[in-house]
Amino acid sequence: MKDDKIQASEENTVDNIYQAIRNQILTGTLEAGQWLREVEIGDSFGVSRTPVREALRLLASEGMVAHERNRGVQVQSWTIEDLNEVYNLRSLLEPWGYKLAAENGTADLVELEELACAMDEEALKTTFNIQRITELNNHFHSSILRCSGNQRLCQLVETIVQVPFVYRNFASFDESDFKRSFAQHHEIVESLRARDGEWAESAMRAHLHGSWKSTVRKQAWSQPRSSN
Amino acid sequence: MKDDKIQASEENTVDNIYQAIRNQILTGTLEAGQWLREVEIGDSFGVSRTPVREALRLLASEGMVAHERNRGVQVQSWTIEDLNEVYNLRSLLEPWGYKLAAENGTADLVELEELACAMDEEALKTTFNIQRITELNNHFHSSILRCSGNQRLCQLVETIVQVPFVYRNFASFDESDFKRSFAQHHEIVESLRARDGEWAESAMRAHLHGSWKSTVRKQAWSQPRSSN
DNA sequence: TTTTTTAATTTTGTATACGAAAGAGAGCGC
DNA sequence: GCGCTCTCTTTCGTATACAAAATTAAAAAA
Repeated sequence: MKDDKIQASEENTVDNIYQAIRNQILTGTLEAGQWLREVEIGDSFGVSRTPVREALRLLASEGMVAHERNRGVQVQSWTIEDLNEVYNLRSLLEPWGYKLAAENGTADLVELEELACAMDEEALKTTFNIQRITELNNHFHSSILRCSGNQRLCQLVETIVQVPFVYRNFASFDESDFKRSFAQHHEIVESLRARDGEWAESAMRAHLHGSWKSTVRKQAWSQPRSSN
Repeated sequence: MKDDKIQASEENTVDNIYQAIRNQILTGTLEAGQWLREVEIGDSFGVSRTPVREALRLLASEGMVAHERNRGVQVQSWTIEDLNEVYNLRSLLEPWGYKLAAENGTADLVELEELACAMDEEALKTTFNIQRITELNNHFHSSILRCSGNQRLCQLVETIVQVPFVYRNFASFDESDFKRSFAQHHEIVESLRARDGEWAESAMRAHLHGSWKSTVRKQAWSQPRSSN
């Protein structure tokens, strides 16, 4: 109903810092275990420690960074157990949301089809832009989830669940993974068009499952990431 | 595994303020729409605005208060749609957690049985202590959820989902609601003892459903709570 | 009286200041 | 050489200071 988008970039220092650090963590610019110094970050944004502290506290509250009193915050490192927890939550929440979205029938099927096709095309290019694919993919999935009508579900998936995925996820994809993944997008659109909740739910669950399998298979989650 | 409880009261000003305000909102001491002034809160805790601001930002991030730039924060008001969203999420997440807990079989059945019986006894007293019942109930349910083995699930339910329930919930209960609710506790313990995931899941879903029904039936959610 | 403009007050947003805790390293004793 | 203590440095936690935005109240104009 409300199209107040993300209330971002509206001259809000804390949110800007929060988003910037969050993206840096998600894209891997900031590595797990790395200490985040308040003055250092403040200098890099041209601000004092005050707004930086508030941004860091937000990141700590959603588990992106770990906070130790009088010692500071460091980028959270994720064990395979952490990722498994998130995957399990995700495969509970998102398919359910897709089921609701299908039953509501409020999805913009034209837009979704376009996004799915855009990803197909992007994958055909010789040097495909993983950044762009990620954006298209995020847009595709968040669009559908919004149609569930449950705003809290959307926020939940955004903050807690989306965290360690998506960005790094595609890194572990090979060509067949992309093919399967993008084909599933079309199947999801079909299920939404048919307003078939069960279908949408299971299609999304399969989609997540495939992504998860290729992640655990390909990525080396053996290193314990000591960081002191 | 870790018994680091809640890391609370360990000389942490921000967390103390955060918890205090949160409880005041949940118990109704702070009413929806009420403005929370930084200096005022700071004075009441004997601290400056700095830690108060950080606590308020945390509350804003989990939706307990609404933050408007240069205007301050006010206690979030909940519409019936909000509560419905939360109920739907809750009846997805918690029963699933109970299913996992049952399958894991790690629950402390003696403790849970004691808690369930303590609630029975409390209900028999002439002047029964709703505060104590709430505590017992919270303890009962969070104990089980911890046995799901998914820490993120626990945190999620604590912050997002538990919010508008529990405290005010019992206010809408009549004697038959309490009877049914407390009987269901025993059924849940039985399902855990049997390590029957399906049973635990459906028992919990029924438990939530009953609680939700009595809430929407008894409570007057008609007033729009204008607050400007 | 009603509306508009303007000044005063309140409250936030951010910067700076200062004390306290934690960590690093030198110096000392064993 | 090894371990201990003490000091120095770094970094955080909180208080205070000041500027900007928003609200309120009052005064002036219609």
